[in-house]
Amino acid sequence: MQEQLDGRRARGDESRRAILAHAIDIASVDGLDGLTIGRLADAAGHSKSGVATLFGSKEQLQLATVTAAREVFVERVIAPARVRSERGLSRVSALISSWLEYSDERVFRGGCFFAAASVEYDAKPGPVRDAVISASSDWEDYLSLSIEHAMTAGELPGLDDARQLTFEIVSFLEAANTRSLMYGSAAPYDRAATALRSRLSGLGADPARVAEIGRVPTAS
Amino acid sequence: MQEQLDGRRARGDESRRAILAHAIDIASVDGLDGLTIGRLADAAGHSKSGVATLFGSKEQLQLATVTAAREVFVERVIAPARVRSERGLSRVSALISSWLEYSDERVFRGGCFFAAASVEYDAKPGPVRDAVISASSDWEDYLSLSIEHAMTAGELPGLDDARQLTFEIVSFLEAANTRSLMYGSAAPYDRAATALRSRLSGLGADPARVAEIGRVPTAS
DNA sequence: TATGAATACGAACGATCGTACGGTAACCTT
DNA sequence: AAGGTTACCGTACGATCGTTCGTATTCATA
Repeated sequence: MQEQLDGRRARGDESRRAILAHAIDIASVDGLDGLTIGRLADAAGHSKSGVATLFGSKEQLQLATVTAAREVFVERVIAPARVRSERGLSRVSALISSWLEYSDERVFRGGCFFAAASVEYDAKPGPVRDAVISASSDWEDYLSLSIEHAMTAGELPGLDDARQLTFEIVSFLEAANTRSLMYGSAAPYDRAATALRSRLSGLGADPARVAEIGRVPTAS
Repeated sequence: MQEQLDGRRARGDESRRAILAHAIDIASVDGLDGLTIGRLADAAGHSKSGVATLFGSKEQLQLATVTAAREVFVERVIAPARVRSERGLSRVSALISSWLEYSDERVFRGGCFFAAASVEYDAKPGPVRDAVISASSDWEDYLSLSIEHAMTAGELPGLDDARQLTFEIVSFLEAANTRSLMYGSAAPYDRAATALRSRLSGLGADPARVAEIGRVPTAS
């Protein structure tokens, strides 16, 4: 916290950033609709009207929250996988492990933000729903593309449809996230890892890559 | 509607039943927390105070809604599978098909009630969460038991852990439900059926039983 | 140095929330 | 036939919702 140089413009952005960090946490537990300007203001140490004017409206706050969550997701899931693995099956494995770690570590109090938001808005039309779908689609597109790279490299000889495998992977990940929260247990992550190792083995994937799945990369 | 015999006691139960039918629909879209006594009263054609006195409190209304949804689930998923199939792999296949049909038919406007409620309450402690978890657990227990029957009958020679397969099945079912709602498409159900047929084939299941999965049993 | 824009606040708006109270009408039990 | 229970409504309560307004303060710009 090196303020005092103040900078009204810069401090506004900083306030938004800090408030949105709380917003993601609250929304991951109570949903984007359960997210309330008053409670958010209390949590962030601002006045209710201050938060309201910073974001304009509740819907704009929700949209900003989705965008902020998206950035955290990229930072905690996509970026690490890109850093520590190359294109192909290795990266697919890394993405899966990063996702499991991201959920298990409770980066957000209520688990994966998008797993919650997708289900909350899957039947509620509007701009918020569109934003949630857009973010989810981008993630799945990236995962599909990574799978396709593995396919063209001949690392998944038994697979002919990257989208099908993508569906199966995200099914396991999100189910593990929800069940871990429901039962307060990390066991569902093992279920997901087991299922995915078995599936990839059946597709003829390199056993070394398969064995990496679900293993925590660092001891932190 | 054969009223007129009235019966104050019986009519109260009938009112509760009718109101709960609306409650499940609303909750499947807006969540059990988004379910509001005022809106529910309007939807059911009652007064707000009438609904409030019939259920006592919002929490009791939520609990009654979970119970009502549970009954519909049994009626639409469990019961048909028990009628048209015998214990063992045949019933497992029937349960999967029934579930897919139940979701696809939009028995509730917002898709599977429990898929929505589980995610909504996975991080929110309280009696409602306990009821949702209890219902979900019972469904998974029943599915696990059915798988165990298939195992002891030698119909799944490649499987050694019924709970693992249960996790995988419900992962696909719920993911298909959410994605179908998100994209307004039935294609995710095909994804789930494809994944499950492939998985069961890999376990050495009878191809005839495997082929039944995802096939609509009647032309209705 | 004057002007516009933005942060942040307190206060208040109408609307809706869950809940409580009182009253009327109808059924059920005794 | 009387008394008790239940259904259902209208009304009202305090709390909270999202939003708006006025105002003080500070930065950026002309």
